[in-house]
Amino acid sequence: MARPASEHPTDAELEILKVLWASGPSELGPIVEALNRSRSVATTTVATMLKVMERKGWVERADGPKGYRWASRSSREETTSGLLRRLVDRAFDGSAGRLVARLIEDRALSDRDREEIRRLLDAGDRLGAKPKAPGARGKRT
Amino acid sequence: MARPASEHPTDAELEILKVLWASGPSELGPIVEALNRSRSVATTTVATMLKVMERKGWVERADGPKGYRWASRSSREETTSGLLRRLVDRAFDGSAGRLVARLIEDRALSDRDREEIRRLLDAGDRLGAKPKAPGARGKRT
DNA sequence: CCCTGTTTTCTAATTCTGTAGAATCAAAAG
DNA sequence: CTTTTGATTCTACAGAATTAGAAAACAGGG
Repeated sequence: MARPASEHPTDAELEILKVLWASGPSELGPIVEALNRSRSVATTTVATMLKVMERKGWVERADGPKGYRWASRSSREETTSGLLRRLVDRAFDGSAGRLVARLIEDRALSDRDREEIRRLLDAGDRLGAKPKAPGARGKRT
Repeated sequence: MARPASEHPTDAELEILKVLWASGPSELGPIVEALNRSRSVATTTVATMLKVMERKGWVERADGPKGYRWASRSSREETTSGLLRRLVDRAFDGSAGRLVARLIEDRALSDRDREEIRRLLDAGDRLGAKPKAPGARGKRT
């Protein structure tokens, strides 16, 4: 009758992961310090969150000089891909193309972004395609 | 000391909004029926959620033949744009370009998607530029 | 060894989310 | 008018998310 824990990091968790991605495995102090550069949060709060995140499997800990040395268990790329896939499924009927179309229509992309995207698309073409979304009919070879 | 209500619809709320976008203003029965095509949910649950969503401003109600006629207060486009913008800020440092790069690298785009994106980019080019990263909040055409 | 500062663990308060039963209300059907 | 049927309101609750104080644990410096 209640919501099962999400498969994806929450906002506060993501903030911590970002610190770990940027700084690599770190101890509590530096993590708190980094977080406090953008907002104010108590040390115990961060410690509690790290424990929760450990239970969920987002981070792992190893013995460090003082206490533990905390590290993210997945890369920024893996994590953001997961968040992205989730949004595609939740809000764009599983179609990443629709998502990009929305970004374009929203004028969310800079000139440089657009150039870069064309370049990446061209590079990708040379690698052979990817599968279709739902309802894909034919993939004639 | 606790999580402040999000500015964006939650998963369950989004499911309801999707029904409203697909069917237009509807009464409780049809909404529940549509939802039950994918999962099982009690009528009272949906009614409660609609009330919560009304409080949050996602939906509005007008008198209908039986009870109320519920309607989304924002379009699918507005809502998904908001969710997208949020993800860009949270996970991609505000760079939509980075987000698209991730999709491409993940091979999340089909051939048709890629074609369409090129077309949209070209069409956009003909319309003059786009704003830069964070800060300018456009008010779409 | 004892003090000091950091880290970890324990406990707890709060709010939100998702779910639904019970009771009530209103309209339609008899 | 009475019964039936669906909608709405009220109430409740368990678990997630966010925050942090208190206290225990411990490493280092005298």
